[in-house]
Amino acid sequence: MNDEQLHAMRHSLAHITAAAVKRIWPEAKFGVGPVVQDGFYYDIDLGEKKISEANFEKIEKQMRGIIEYGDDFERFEMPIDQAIDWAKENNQPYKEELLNDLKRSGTTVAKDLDTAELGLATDGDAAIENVSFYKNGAFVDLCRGPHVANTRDVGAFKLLRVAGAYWRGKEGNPQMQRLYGVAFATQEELDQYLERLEQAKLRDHRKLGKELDLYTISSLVGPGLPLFTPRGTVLRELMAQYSNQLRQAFGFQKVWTPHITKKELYETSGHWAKFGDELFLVTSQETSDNFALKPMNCPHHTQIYASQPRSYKDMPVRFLETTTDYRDEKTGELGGLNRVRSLTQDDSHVFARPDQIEQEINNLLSSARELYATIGMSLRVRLSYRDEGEGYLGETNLWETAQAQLKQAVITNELDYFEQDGEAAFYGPKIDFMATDAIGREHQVATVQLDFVQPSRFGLTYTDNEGNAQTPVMIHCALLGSIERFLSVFIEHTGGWFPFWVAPEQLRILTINDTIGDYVDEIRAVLDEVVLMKPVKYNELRYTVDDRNESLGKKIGQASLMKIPVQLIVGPKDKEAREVSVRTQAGEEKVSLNGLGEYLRGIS
RNA sequence: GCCGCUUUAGCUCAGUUGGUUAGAGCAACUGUUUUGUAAACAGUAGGUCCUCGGUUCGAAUCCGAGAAGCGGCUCCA
Repeated sequence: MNDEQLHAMRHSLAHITAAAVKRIWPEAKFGVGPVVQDGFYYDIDLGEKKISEANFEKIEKQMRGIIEYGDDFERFEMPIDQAIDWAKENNQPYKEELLNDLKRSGTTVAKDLDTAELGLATDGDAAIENVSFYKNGAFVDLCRGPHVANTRDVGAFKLLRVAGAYWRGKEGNPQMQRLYGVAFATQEELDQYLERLEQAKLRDHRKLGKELDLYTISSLVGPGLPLFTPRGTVLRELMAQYSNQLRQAFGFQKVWTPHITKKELYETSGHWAKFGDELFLVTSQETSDNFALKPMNCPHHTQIYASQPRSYKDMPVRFLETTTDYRDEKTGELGGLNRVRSLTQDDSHVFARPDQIEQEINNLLSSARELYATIGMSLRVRLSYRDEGEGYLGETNLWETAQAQLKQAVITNELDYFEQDGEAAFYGPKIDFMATDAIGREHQVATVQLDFVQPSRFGLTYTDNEGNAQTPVMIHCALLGSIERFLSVFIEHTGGWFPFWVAPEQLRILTINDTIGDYVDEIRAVLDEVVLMKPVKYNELRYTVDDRNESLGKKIGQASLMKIPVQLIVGPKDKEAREVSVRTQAGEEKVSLNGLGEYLRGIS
């Protein structure tokens, strides 16, 4: 089956879903019902009545009835004004809005439409004459198609979930219920898909975070405020250290900034106007100043730049700071480590002359590539541009220059990229590295951003070779992004089997009985000398000894559940032979005590 | 914030139509066992059934409000 056929199948199932819902609730008003990754959805408004998962069986039963009955999908056309009347007569206000847009502009794509006119009726000339409809049995729907020939040709499906969704994606609009289904050509493929979903749940970072003792969230501390355990802290700190090291090699210098600031800083940067209601505010009992917990770091770094006069010879100036920011995210947006209220950024800012932009971006992209190659993650890159929306600061021609420069950098670095409008920051376009979580959702991790706005808003300058003041360009970059979010995808990507160098507990000695304590001490002496130098420098070995009064099988089982990459099994026979049994995921081998340090340093 | 769902021991989960003292496995603790490759045996202890309010002779169970978590929507500097 090719993609077009699968698409037609899923799209036809969306119609069948709507038809089934209309049979059960004839008053249903319908929005749109497109094909999405792995399936389809249909947006439905039942007024006060709500669909819940308890209704799925009933809906699916109706759907199967419609499928078995075997009506053809019949396409027909209607003049646009007649179609609008059809929508009114059938009490389908959402369809009426779509038809109004078609009449006025020939499209229903919201981003191609004037937002002020969205959905409004027009008396002017129609942009199109006819619109197409599809009919299967008694169910008629405005639709561009294509569909399968007959309702029997839709393959295997399952309703998966129901969720709220705003009409046309706008928060002020009525909220409809979005009924999601998955669909494949055969039942076997559907079963495989559902099985993959089950497997993915085993890798969920929230599940592994608990099982591997990496972090916890306390209701006393608050939602979205994760607390990191000793194991999780090892991960955080080593990854941040690596990220910093990669940029320090390119001349970045560490700085430190406080976690609160007067709100004037953000009024100047432009953040207050756009994100003011997402700041945690801090009141001073001593002064009348208003403070906020910092939600990001670039404005602070501008003030370090501004603290002394800069010559063109000093440029670029490169600051690096791994620090925690606080954002008052809406409760419904929080989730695991992926979206938190206390997020730690491995943040950096370059203040550069225009002629230095290309080199600086190349340095950062190569750092990002090296980091993700080292941990075995291949990421797609998103070029995030502005769109026609409001809220972007700076002149259009600067934006165009910046967007072209970022695209060129991505091409030069041979990154696998796609372009997306409307994903830029308010001060400039971005190169975003996108990671995929266990169930296929994409999350931004590394980012490189070009900013012509903040330097001028803060009045930053350097003196050029003719003695004139010039405005520098800012390049924002984080390689991990939010360390919390990075860890969520890293945990799911590895399934908890972290690379040896970053594993919280790299090695555990498992004793067979209590007759070999002296030999264990000899082994410890060897382990204490093991310091990895790659990819992070001075990375001392982290190990423990399990000499409890338990069976070997139990010790192995528990060490394996904790996904400890190297287990050293030590008993009287090993002591006798002056060796250890090294158990890894790859299997087991004997290593001599003399060769143990070398063996561990060689693990990549 | 909005829509739907969920919440029982540290963890994973049972718990019938509202009915005595809410159960199991793992973990913990005590004792026995000295163990060779994914979990030795026995015992002990562990509960605000998310919180608050209501209905009832009686609530883990029904109703209301709230909190937290999950899946989406919106948002993501």
